[in-house]
Amino acid sequence: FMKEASMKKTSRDKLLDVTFEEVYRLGYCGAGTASILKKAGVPKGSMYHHFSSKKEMVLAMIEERLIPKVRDFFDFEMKKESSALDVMEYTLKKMSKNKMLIAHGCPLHRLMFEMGSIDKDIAQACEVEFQNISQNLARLLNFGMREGTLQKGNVEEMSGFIIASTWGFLSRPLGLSSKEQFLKDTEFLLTSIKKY
Amino acid sequence: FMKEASMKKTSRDKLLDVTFEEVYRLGYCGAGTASILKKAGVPKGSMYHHFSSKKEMVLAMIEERLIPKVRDFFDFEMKKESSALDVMEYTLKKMSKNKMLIAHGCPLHRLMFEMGSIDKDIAQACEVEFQNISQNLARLLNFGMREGTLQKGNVEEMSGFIIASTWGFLSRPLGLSSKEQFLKDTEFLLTSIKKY
DNA sequence: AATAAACTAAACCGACCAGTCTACTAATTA
DNA sequence: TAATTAGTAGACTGGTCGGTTTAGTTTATT
Repeated sequence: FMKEASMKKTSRDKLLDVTFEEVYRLGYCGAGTASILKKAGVPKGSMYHHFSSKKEMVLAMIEERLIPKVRDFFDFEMKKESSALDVMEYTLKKMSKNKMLIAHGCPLHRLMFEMGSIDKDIAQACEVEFQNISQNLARLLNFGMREGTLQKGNVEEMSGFIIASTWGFLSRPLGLSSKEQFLKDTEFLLTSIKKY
Repeated sequence: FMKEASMKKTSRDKLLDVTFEEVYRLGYCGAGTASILKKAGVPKGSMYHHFSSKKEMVLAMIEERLIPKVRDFFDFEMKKESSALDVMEYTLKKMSKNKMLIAHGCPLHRLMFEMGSIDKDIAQACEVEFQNISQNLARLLNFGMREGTLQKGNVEEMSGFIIASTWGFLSRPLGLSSKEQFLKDTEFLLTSIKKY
């Protein structure tokens, strides 16, 4: 095998990277294979060697690029010596520093929203990950309710509410969405779930 | 002129109706002129007689179909003898009865979200209407703050927060979004802006 | 009735779409 | 070294895209 540092990006890796960018920017229907191929500098034959169709390539992109990225910024894992509220505040603050996220919304949200009536398989793949994030957050909320920093309530409903709101904040008009706006929105959100 | 009742739908009207449906369902990129024409039962020549391009037809659809519909369910006009909170509750309840809205999200939100990186003119038309709705809500919030039923705060920020959250609730995964879920989400939202 | 304007109708266009094909080269294994 | 597999390369296909063109049919005006 090779050392990681000296490993050249394979055609497959290049394709997945560019597919993520193009689908994030233009949506599934808007992203054409021709421009993906050109941007990646990979010929068509290579693409159809690695993937059987555009759809399969996008499904692979979801698993290997989109989901890892989204898990990275929707990371609600408990840290030692922190309250559940601290973790949420930290997570939202970290999200606010991601310029792409603030400017163009959550890539998972975008794709899921677009694909609902277009391709059930792709929509399904996105929805499964929504459930996943939602469950992670539910665990954190549960902890916060036990420690007494959060209002009691149905954790599943509450985690869905929080993620949906957050996605909403991130999908404001481009001319308006900004780090400051997002932070104000999330401040409202956090005070509404705090124990009063 | 003709009586309204006996007026047949013109080709232009049919086109705008079907364009709304197709763009709502499939997005701007996903909606093709061919299928719009077929569904409307109108030949291509007629379309390009009335509109100079697909883009212009969609812009007309936004003004004459999408915006009126969205204004209808985001109607925050004050009614006599009601508190601002009552009006918001009533509006959200009315929205929850709209099956398409619950199942597929707000058509304005969908289109605006898609077009951000694709066509500035269409995105702009959507953003202007967001501002409009936001200002209507801001007026209501102002009233609510004066009468003392709502927390004091920056009304512009708060109205943006409320619309963004609501759009977020409406863009949950198809398998999960339901009237009940939406009502629970909005209940959270309303309690968070109520004067405590 | 004559004329003009509004509108319909569909054949047609080049560009682009996802996807196929065959030929070739690089890496792996026997 | 010979054979096999993995991956590259790009010309090519059929179908669809948005858009144009030309001819014909209504409707309104005079």
